[in-house]
Amino acid sequence: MVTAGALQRHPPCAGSELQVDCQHCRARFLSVCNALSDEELHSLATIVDPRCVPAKTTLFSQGDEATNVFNVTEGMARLYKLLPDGRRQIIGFALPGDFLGLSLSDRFSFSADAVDDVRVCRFQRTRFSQQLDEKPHLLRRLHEIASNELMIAQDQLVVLGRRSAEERVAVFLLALRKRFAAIHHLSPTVPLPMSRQDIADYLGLTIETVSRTFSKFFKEKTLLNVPDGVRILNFERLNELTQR
Amino acid sequence: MVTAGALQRHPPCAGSELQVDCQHCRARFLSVCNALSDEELHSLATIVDPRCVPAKTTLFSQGDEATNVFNVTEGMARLYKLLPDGRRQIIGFALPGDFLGLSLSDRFSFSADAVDDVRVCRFQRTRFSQQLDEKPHLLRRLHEIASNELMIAQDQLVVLGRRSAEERVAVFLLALRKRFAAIHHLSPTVPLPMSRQDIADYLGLTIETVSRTFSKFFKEKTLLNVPDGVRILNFERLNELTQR
DNA sequence: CACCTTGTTTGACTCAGGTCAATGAGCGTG
DNA sequence: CACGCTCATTGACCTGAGTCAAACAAGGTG
Repeated sequence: MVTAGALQRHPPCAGSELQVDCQHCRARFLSVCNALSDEELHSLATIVDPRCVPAKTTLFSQGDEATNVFNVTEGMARLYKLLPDGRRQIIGFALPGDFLGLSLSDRFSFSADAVDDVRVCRFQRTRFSQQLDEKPHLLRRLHEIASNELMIAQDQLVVLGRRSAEERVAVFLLALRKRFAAIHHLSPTVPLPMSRQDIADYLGLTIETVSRTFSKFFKEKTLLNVPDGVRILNFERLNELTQR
Repeated sequence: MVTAGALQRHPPCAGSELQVDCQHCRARFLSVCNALSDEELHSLATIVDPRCVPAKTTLFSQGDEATNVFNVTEGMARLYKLLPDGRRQIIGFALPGDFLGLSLSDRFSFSADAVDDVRVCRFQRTRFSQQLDEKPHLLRRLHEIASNELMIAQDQLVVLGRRSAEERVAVFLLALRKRFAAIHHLSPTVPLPMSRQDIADYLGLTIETVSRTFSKFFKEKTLLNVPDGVRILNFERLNELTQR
């Protein structure tokens, strides 16, 4: 599990118990949330409620009353929508620094659960919203974040609407690599804490097609299978697939 | 063409010529933009530049410097992304009241052109942005609009990732009907000013599959082919397809 | 009114990716 | 250390939607 080391750095979270006033989480939130300025972070930190969310545990479900806003500080969460017959579409993976539940509607329009052990900072929506009223600059930042998420979603529309299975996997890996680079450092190794089923449900494919595509990339030495992820051997090959 | 009548109500626009200080457009903008309060509209109206965009004409292209923000007041625009090899994904259709180019990035991340004759109100981004700084409430409204667009894009991810051709067409028709209802009134007739190719590129299908699906709906009396659109005969059938 | 042009429909065929089923690999546990 | 569990891989087969091609329909024009 990719964050196992990180979680050991500090007393373990007791299951899904609430863990208020955890200074580690607060510090992590401050250092990790690169989308906001110091001033904004500090005003937010006064209303922070840090929590641990163990792997595979639910953060919130589609339709729940959206009383909280979250900021992921560690680990990875999957955000998804379910159709009544069980089909699932993962609409995104949240990494440290990402906000969840920012849409101003009163109910969550998607579900979120922890892929591996996740740490979040939780805010009461009412107090968060209050901060927004007092600090227009914070609201502007938030709007920037939402606009950015919209652009990402629109890019994903192209992937789901018009790209082949091979291309989808290539786009996915390069995008994920880039996102990890913003948190850690740029590395040819892409951690994949999520399951093949998760990747399939994100890319609008089946688990078998995802598996076969990875196998093909392994066979042709485009990728190397490493524990908990893949290493990109032939960057150019993937790049070509994403650009055409 | 669906807006032909409306366009005749007022002196015709001369090709793609700029048409500043067109009072009709200004009035239309004020009445049609239901997302904003009166006060906000009036402060915006002072920086409005009304324009006519004839059918099939470009509003702006992906990568262009985003010097303007637009609000559609009449007609329909298609918003799309192109892959280098020519594949196209339409990410949305803009109807009266919809904003274009709100993302705060300095370049457009998609292209937009007129499906039928379109009227827009154009704002200089700099002045628009200035208004935002002065009126935090306006910014909040804008953020609501962006959040709403994000939700729509995420719904579309489910459509493109997990739904069959029949379901996609059903979802498309019912969603479009609902959007027209907000502008005109709820009617079983859904205007379709866009081409089959446009619908295909929006739904991640081919033109043939879209055509076949419509034909199937016509044959089974779910839909009736009418000039410039379809009439929904069996609402329950479509509803069933979208809910499962 | 014959002749384009542009968009749509339809049919025949193909294939990328889905489905179903078996096998394998890792891992925690009695 | 055998057992069960979960997840991933692989193979064989199938099918929904794509491809290719022809016919059709509706304007617009010489």
